[in-house]
Formats: sequence, structure tokens, C-alpha cells
Amino acid sequence: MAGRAEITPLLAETFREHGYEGASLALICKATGLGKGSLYNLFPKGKEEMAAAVLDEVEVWFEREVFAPLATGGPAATAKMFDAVDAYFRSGGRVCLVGAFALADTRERFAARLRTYFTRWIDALSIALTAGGHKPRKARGRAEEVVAGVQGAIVLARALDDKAAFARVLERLRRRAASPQA
Amino acid sequence: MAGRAEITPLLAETFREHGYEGASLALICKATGLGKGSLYNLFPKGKEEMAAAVLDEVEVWFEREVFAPLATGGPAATAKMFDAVDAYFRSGGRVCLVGAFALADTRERFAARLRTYFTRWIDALSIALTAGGHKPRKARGRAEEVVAGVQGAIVLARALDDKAAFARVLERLRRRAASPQA
DNA sequence: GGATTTATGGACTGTTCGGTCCAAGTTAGT
DNA sequence: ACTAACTTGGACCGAACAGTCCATAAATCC
Repeated sequence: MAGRAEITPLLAETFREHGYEGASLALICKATGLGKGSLYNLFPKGKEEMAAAVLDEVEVWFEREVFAPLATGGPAATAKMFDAVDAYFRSGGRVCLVGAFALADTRERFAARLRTYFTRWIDALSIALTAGGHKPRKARGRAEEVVAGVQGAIVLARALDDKAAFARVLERLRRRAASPQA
Repeated sequence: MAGRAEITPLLAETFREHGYEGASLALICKATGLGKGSLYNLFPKGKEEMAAAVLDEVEVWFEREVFAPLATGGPAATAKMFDAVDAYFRSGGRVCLVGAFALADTRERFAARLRTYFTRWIDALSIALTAGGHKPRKARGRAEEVVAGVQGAIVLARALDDKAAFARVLERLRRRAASPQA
């Protein structure tokens, strides 16, 4: 039988595509190929647990692929972050679940986790930028701007139905982060 | 009796706070103080028409307060845009409905309007930046970055539950827009 | 003042929601 | 081969959804 590990990515795409409330159990069953009995067997606490499992997966991936590598510091680490982020968001073809959850009723359900995700990202990027020559206080402001920029690039790409918009904004953020004086 | 003009702003806040799907008719009745009969009298096509009326109001406001004034061009127009945007989003205390709609199932319902809103904003800001000394092609990239940045600042403020994050990011965007060479 | 029209609110409707239940199928153990 | 445990899917449940209906109230017209 399929386990949580196989099912959670499918849940993730369903929540990204439709949002928490838009992703009905009927849609989730269709996307996962499971009946409700099976879903509830894997996630006994129901839909909220499914979304929590998805957030777990997102956090684990970002910690491993983005936040921890940033600790090596410097421009190479920052550039690697941009590469990872570009790939993860499929160059603008994929919604950031955390950002989407922040803009809906889901925010209240997962408030601490949404906050931690962004705090962690900004902290990690601050450290990398500081190691790369940015003054600490400016680094933090820069990090916030970059993380906000990534989120905004996703919104823009989605609203314009234009992945290239994401790519252009990301490229600008990348160049800016690479330059301590700008 | 209260008309659409009085009711639509209340609808707008309800959709901003809860999202399209999260804003049930029960919530909408509560927020507007009307019964269903009255709501359906004002908006015979139902909930989707209420949301469309809200988008109308958003577009009219942005056209009048942001896009049209940008046509006067130059740094003063751009600065004025930042002032208007800061006030409109209550310094980070208010969600951008268009952005929120772009990240949920509502995107499909209102695709053309969401696209037009952002296209209009980027075009208008491009023109203002070009009049302010930015090279046209760079102005367009800059405009995209600014608009994306505003959206991202809203997501960040919301997720972090910290309006000051919005203010900081907006300030950086403002300074960047004011400087042709950065 | 009466007749007509419009606005009103909430009971009601059919549908969909998240979640529960359980018969049947599958797997594991002996 | 049999038994027990586990997994499965979908019928079913109660609640909530968007929307309809209609008796009543209010407004408008003459």
C-alpha cells in the first residue's frame, strides 16, 4: 500500500493548485488515487493533518536545500539558494504553498509554521549575505526584500499567467543579492 | 435601503480576510448586516457577482489613485504611488485581494481581470520611471520588481504577522525606484 | 388612504463538504 | 489452509454551502 511518503507530494500539488478550501476530499481522492478510507487510514486526523504533512515536507526540503546550505555563507551559497528556489518553484510554474496559505483562512490554522518558514529563510539569507560582505543590518533588509520578492514573483507569474515574469524578477533579485553596495 | 456602493466595501474586507471560498454567505450576511434576500436583490447573480463588484471597486480605485497619476511621470509621481499603495494596504495590515485571488481557485474565475490589474500597474509604473530618467527597458524590469515586491511584502507581513516587514520592504522598493542607476 | 412595486430576512432546497463506518479484500502469521 | 490483523473504497452521515422562494414590511405612486 502507498504510504504517507508517496501520498504527501500528491497532496502538496493539490493544495498548491486549489488552495486548502478549494482542495475538497473528492479532489484529493482523485489526485491521490485513494478512497477516503485509505486517506483517513494514513491521516487519521483528517484534512488538516494532510495539510500539516505537506508543510512538514516543504519545511524539510527548504531546510535541507535552502536554509542549511546558506550557512556555508557567501556569494556561492546565495547563488545556490537562487538556483534551488528557481527549480523548486519550477521557474514560476508552481505556487508557494506557504505564501498561499498566508493569504487565506489557512493562515490562522498554521500561523506559527508560516511565520517560522519565513523567519528561518530571512535569518539564513541574512547570515549568508553578511558572510558575503554585506553589513549585517543591511543584510537583513536585503534578505527580507529578496524573500518578499520571490513571493511576489510567484504571485505575478500566476496572475499574469507568465512564468517569464518570475524568471525576470528572480534574476534581478539574484543580481542585487550578489552586489553588496546596491 | 443600502445600495451596492455601501455594501461592496464590506464585501471587499470579507473577501480579503477570508478568501473567496472562506467567505461564506453566512459570513457575508454578518459582515454586511443584510439577509440573503437583500444580498441577492443587490447581486442577482450571486457570490461571483459580489466578488466581481469588489474587483470593480479595486480597479476603479487603482486607476484613479495609482495608474492615472503615474502618467504625470517622474519621481514625484512614483513617490505618490508608494504613498497611495502604503495607505491602501494599510501599511501592511490589509491583504491585496487580487494577489490573494491569484493564488487560489479564484484565479480561473477572474483570470483576465487579475492579469489586467498587474499589466496595467507595471505599464503605468514603467512610463513614470522612464519619464523619471530610467532607460525604458530597465524601467519595465524595475516596475515588475516593484510590483512583485509590493505583493511579496504583503505576503510576508501577513505570514510574519508583522506590518513593519511590509513597511521596510516598501521603503527599500521606494528608494530603489527613486534611483535610476541602482 | 389605497394600490402597486420594491426590498427584506430567513426558511427551505439541493448539493457539496469533511468525516465515519463497515463489508470486502489483502496481507501476515501460524 | 486457516485465522487474525490491516487496508481499502465508497455508502452514508450530519453540517455547511450557495442559491431560491415567499410572506411581510417598506417605499412609491396616484
